[in-house]
Amino acid sequence: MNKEEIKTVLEILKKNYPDAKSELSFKNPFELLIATIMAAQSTDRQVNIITKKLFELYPSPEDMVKLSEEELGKLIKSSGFYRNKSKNILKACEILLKEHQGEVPKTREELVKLPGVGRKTANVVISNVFGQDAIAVDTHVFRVTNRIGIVKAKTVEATEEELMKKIPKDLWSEAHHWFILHGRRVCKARKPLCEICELRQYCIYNRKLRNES
DNA sequence: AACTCGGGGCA
DNA sequence: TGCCCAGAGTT
Repeated sequence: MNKEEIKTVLEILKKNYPDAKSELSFKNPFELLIATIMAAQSTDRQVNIITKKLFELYPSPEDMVKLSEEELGKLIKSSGFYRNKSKNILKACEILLKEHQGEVPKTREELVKLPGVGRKTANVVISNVFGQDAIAVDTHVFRVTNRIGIVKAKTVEATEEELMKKIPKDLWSEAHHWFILHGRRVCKARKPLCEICELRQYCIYNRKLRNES
């Protein structure tokens, strides 16, 4: 897909998802880290509801480590996978205190060492609160961008690199949410709704479908 | 590569 | 009701 087509695709997405932005607008690194760990296989909205209360009561790793797994699990239950997450979050808090003076590390290499933190979560943190160049690629971003043909990549890492080259930097954050929303509502994993998709005429995947029929 | 974790969203 | 999932870790 050439530059002009990508530009057109991004314009269509912008038009269709005008208010696409994360509900997790934490500027505090610790809060963003914990909220993002919780966001795995959950929704920003759900995590936003939980964390409002949670961070009032436990605003720092010092406060949060005082919780037991059971107590934290209860508080974050509605984000799903709460046993894993509460265990990981408490362990991560311990590591922050022991090895990082209670601060959130600023590199992806250090972040992914924390339990519950993978490449996607690390990228969210370094790009949103540490001003580093990174695009968080989740399952939707990976599927949609590859399916449409904005990128051709076999791995998440390669997808990140290509996206950073092909999407203007000032659109990275918005585009992330465009792809997610489009992936959920239209460009679904199992049965994509190509017949109602406004990207149809630019989409590599749909071109193949049309050629086959 | 295939599994597990889980309550919530949505048809 | 039943299906699917805004990741990460383990085997």
